Order: sequence, then C-alpha cells, then structure tokens
Amino acid sequence: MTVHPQTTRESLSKERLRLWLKLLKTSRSIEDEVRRRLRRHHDWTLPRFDVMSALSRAPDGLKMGEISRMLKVSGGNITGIVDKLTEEGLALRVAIPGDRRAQLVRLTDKGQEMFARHSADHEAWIDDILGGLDADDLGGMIARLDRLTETLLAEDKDAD
Amino acid sequence: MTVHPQTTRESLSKERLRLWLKLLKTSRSIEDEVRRRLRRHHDWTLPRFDVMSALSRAPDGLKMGEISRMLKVSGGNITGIVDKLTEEGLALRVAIPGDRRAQLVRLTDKGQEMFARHSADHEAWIDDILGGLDADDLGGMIARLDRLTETLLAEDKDAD
DNA sequence: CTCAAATATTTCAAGCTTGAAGCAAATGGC
DNA sequence: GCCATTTGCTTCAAGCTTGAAATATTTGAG
Repeated sequence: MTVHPQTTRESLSKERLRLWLKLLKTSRSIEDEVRRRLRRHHDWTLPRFDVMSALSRAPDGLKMGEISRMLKVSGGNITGIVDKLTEEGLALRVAIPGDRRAQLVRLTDKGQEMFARHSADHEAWIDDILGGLDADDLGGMIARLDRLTETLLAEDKDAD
Repeated sequence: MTVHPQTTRESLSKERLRLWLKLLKTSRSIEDEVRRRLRRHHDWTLPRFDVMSALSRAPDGLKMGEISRMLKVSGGNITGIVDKLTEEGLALRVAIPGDRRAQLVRLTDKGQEMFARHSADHEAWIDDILGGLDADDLGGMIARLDRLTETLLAEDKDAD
C-alpha cells in the first residue's frame, strides 16, 4: 500500500496534480450535498450557516476580519452576510472599547436558537455523508491534511 | 499512528466533522492560491480555466451537461461561461447530427493555444503548492479520497 | 402512431464572491 | 507630538453560482 512503482520527479508532479483534482472534486461534492440538504430542510443558505457556525463557537464575538480569515473568504463578503444576519435579528455588532475601527459580531439569542436547530441536523448529515470512512481512514486523512496545511502556511511567507 | 484512543460512535462522528472542516479549509486555501496566481500572471479567471481544461482533454468536444457534471457546477452556469469563451473566439459550439437538443463545445485553435500557455504554469504551481507531500502521502490521500468518493456515489442513490 | 415522461439546454432573479478603492482609526519611528 | 504606515472595515462593479422555470427535442409505453 505504501509501495509505488516510480517516484521520479515527473511522476510525483503528476500525482500531486491528480490529488489536487480529486481533493477539489470531493470537496465540491460534499459541499453541494450539504447545501442541498440545508436548502431543502431549513430553507437556509450555506454561507450564512458557515458564518453563524463560526460565531456560535465564540461566545464573546468575533471581529469581521477574524470571521473572514476563519472561513477563507474575502472581507467585503462578510460585511454583506453580517449585514443581512443583523437585519434579521440573528446577529449584532458590538463596539470594542479600545478600538473604534473594529466591532465584535455576536449571535443574538434568536440567532443562537436558530443555529442550534440547524446545527444538529448538519452534524448528522456529515456523519451520514462521510459514513464510509472508519477511524483509520479518518486519522490518516486528518494527519495528511495537517501536513498539507503546514506546507501551505510555509508557502505564504515566500511564495510568488 | 493508526491507533486511536476511542472509537465509539460519538467520537467517530466528531472526527468525521473535523475531517470535513479540514478538507474544506484546505481545498479553499489551495483554490485561493491558484486563483491568485492565475489572476496575477495571466489575468485570467479560475472558472474559465476549469472549463477550458475540461475541453482540452476532449478533442472531440463535450456537451454542456458533460462539462457541468465534470466540474460539479450547475448547468446554467456553464452556459454563461461558454458564451463568453465563444464570444472571445476561444471555443465554439458544434451541432450533433443525431440530437438537435444538444451541441458539442470545442476549443478553437486560439483556445488550445491560450490554454497551453496557462496550463504549463498551472502544473508547476500545483507542484509547488503541494510540494510538501511525498509519494507516500500522495498515495495515502488518493486512496482515501477514492474510498470517500465511492461512499458519495452510493449516497446519491438512496439519500435524502 | 401518440403523448407523457425524460433529456439537454437556456434564461433569469437572487444571492454570493472577489479584488480594488476608499475611509477612518490606531500605531510607531522620530 | 507629528505624520507615514498599517490595520479594520465598507463600498462597489464585475463576474460567478445556484435553483427554478421555460423551451425544445427525443424516447418509450401502449
């Protein structure tokens, strides 16, 4: 299983490309499936769910920039989504004493409650969708994704 | 490395969720990086690159629906992108003898040439970005992503 | 043959996303 | 303290994306 016929530089490159295409396709498939279920069962949108999910794990709130970095999404984007959540009474902006540029975003009680309803389903869906993977698969993939993430971070510093 | 403290149903679920979040984040990071380089070096857009990439591997052309299934993207979306590529003389639509509903999309010579220029860079970028993974990592991840894909296909048939 | 169902695509509105430009506030070198 | 730089956010145009509805064509059951 860990034996490979050739490990020349060219074949490694090809394998890397192959991995990337597979990673992308898998990721999109799962995302589509989650989006579909979220729409069908809760008439809700994935980006909104993602933002609320980030907020729900930070009882003290998050700055706009923190959200956008966590979700790997541009800043201008978050503004719009938080605006809408705020209009709907699900989130609110709180002033930060020391810094008048930034604000903390927090879920309202209504937001917490709504997220809780969706969140339980979401966990069950993921469990269902990834059900084919056992503990060994999970551990192996997580470890390798972590390694990949390290590479990406190192990349940031000097890459083109 | 393949030993896990607990494999109760709950901890498996949590690991699956953890894996999904990591998968998504990694995928977005790589995609962002590729998008950034494509824009900087070629003033080009990722969706257009993806469509041309699919077309370049099918000298006989692809139907709209085939492209959208390959890229995991909605059909209405492909229409717009192919429209633009066609306007710019990079792709063209060819009638199919037996079926007047569908058309084949093909790259023009100009499209082939343009894609070839971008494609070489793209391969080098992926090699650079995933450079931290050796043959063992690659094999391990590809095998597990394949297993996951099988699960997803099985899912399609009966899932909610 | 006939017509309902399936297939292939386009159209469209609503919403998401990016990247660049702009503004306000905070920071740090001097 | 001053002001150039950095940081945090918003605004905006262009483009992407989805999902649903509309259109056209083909297929298949009877």
